Amino acid sequence: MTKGVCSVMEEFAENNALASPDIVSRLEQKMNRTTVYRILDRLEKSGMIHSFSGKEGQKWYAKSERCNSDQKENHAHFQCKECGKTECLSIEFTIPKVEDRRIDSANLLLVGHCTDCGIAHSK
Amino acid sequence: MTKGVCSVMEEFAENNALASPDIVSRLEQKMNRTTVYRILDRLEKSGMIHSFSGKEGQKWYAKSERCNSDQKENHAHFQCKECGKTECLSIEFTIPKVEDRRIDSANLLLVGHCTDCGIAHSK
DNA sequence: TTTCCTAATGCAACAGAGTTGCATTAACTT
DNA sequence: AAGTTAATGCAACTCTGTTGCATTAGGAAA
Repeated sequence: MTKGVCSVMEEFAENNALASPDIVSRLEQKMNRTTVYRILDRLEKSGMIHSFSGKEGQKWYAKSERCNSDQKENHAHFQCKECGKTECLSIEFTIPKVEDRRIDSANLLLVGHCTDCGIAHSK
Repeated sequence: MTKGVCSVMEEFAENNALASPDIVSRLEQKMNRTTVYRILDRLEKSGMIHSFSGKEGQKWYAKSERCNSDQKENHAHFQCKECGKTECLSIEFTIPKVEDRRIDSANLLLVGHCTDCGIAHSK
């Protein structure tokens, strides 16, 4: 593991997911934007982290529990409308069968309010 | 309905979803990029169309079946890996309950191969 | 019809996210 | 130490979308 890779992985210490621009800005004192993107690509290919789309289409990354990339897309992700906190959920779901199409993977994003932002605030 | 709105709606004649840049480029002879984006916003707010994120996080739009916006987020979307064809599926799913969080909406994107691109091609 | 007001459009400039090409540096092999 | 490959930095660029401001088009009211 190179120094760069370690720096990036450290950012994933807490179990929240991180949006690419976040990671870039957290590390910008330490390393170049381009490098961060390249390391994220490599980490994703190797299965250390996985990515998914947030509610505005931004790319989010989270640490993979298992290095096995088979299951990486079968858990849901959650994003809080208020604070933006985004995380992997432990709920796994079955990829539905669809007539006339072969489904290879599925992304499920749940959007709502986290505990901190309060259930009552929801509209 | 203004002329602009009509032009945009015509693009949705076939039932496929369309990515914003697609719509922009299809209409660029006729109207300005900014205008297209603004019309898409208005149409979405009014419930004529709805949007969702594609597999690369791009914003896709599709005509709403019903003008009722309540149900708009409860059907799944499909995107073909090969040809990029993207569409609304008729399968509706139940938004899962998650402990400690209030879920307001859910996006489910299924990624795979459509009939034209062949089930056999999948890896 | 003419006047007035608001909504819609066009245009240019900007912003954010990510990519590419190329030069430089670091790390690893032999 | 020399050579090779991988990793990094930097600048420029692309793509997607937004903002501010000026202009135009469409109604409503007189």
